[in-house]
Amino acid sequence: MSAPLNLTKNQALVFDALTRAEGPMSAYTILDKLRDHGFRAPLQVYRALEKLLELGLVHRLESLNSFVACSHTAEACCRHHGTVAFAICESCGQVSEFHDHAIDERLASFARLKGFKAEKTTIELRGLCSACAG
Amino acid sequence: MSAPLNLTKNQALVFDALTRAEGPMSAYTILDKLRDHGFRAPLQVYRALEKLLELGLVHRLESLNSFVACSHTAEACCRHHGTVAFAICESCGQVSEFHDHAIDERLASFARLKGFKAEKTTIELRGLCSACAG
DNA sequence: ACAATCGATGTAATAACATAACACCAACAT
DNA sequence: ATGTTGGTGTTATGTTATTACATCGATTGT
Ligand SMILES: [Zn+2]
Ligand SMILES: [Zn+2]
Ligand SMILES: [Zn+2]
Ligand SMILES: [Zn+2]
Repeated sequence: MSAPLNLTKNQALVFDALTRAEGPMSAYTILDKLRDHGFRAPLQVYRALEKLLELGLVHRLESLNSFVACSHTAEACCRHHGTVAFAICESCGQVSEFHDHAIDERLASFARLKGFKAEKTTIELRGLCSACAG
Repeated sequence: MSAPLNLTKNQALVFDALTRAEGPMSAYTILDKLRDHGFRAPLQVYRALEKLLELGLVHRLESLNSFVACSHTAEACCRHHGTVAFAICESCGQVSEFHDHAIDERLASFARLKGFKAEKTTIELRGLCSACAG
C-alpha cells in the first residue's frame, strides 16, 4: 500500500491499483482487479475515484473514459500543478502527463477576454509515442 | 437543408439537426430528433457522425460525450483550422469554439521534443460563460 | 449485360460506461 | 441519546457505443 493520505480502505485500494498499473484503466477494469479484495459493484469504484479526483491523486482521461494516477511528483518546476495535459499513445497505451505554463497563460488569456470562468480544463493528445512511431 | 457537400440523406439529416441545435447533442438526442425522419437505431446516427467528423463539419466534445456542428466559418485568420478548443458553459450549455496558434505551437513543440506524433488533440474548458458567471 | 466491388443502410443484440435509490453503519458533535 | 456526516453495500436502471449480419444501389471492369 503506497497510499499517502487518510484514504479509506476502498480509496486506497483503487489508488493502489491505479498506481501499480502502468497506464490508464477504466472504472470497470479497476473493478475487476479489485474483486478479490471484496469489490462487487461499479459504485464502489466510482465513489473512490470521485474522492481521488478531488484530491488530485488521480486524473480522468476524457477521451478514453478512463483514469490514471497522477504522475506529477511534487518535482522540479512546481508542485501544485494548474492545468495538466496528456499525451496518449494509441498503440501501446502509454500516457505521459505534462503541463505547460505558456498554454495555461494562453487559455487564461482567452478566458479573461471572453469573461469565461474555467473550472476545469482538459488537454489530451492522441497519437503515437516515440517508441511506437519509430 | 443547409448541407454543403455531397452528404448522403442520413448524413445531411444529422448535420442539419446539429446545425439547428444551438449547442451540443448526444448521439441519442440526435436519434430522438430524427425519429420522425425514419431513424430507428443509434448506428444510423453514429455512422453519419463518423463521416461528418472525418469531413470536419462536426466536432466531438469528449468531456460531454456529445457533438457540435463546427462553427469555424472559413473566416478571418485561416480557414483550415488545426487544433480546435472549446469553452463549454456548465450552466447554459453554450459552447464556443476557438483556436489559438500559440497553443498549437506549444503543443507541437512538446511533441517534437518527445517524439510524439499527435493525430488528434482535445482541448476543452468547462466552466461558466460570461452571461452565467455574472 | 454481367459480376464484382464499394459505400451506405437497416435491424437486432450486446458491450461499456455511469448514476439513482435505498438501507446500513461508524465516528463524532451537540 | 440523538442527530449529523461520510463511507459502504446492493440492486436496479440509465446512458453511450459497438458488433454482427443482411440488404440495397451505384460504379466499374469485362
Ligand atoms: Zn497530475
Ligand atoms: Zn506507444
Ligand atoms: Zn482558423
Ligand atoms: Zn452560460
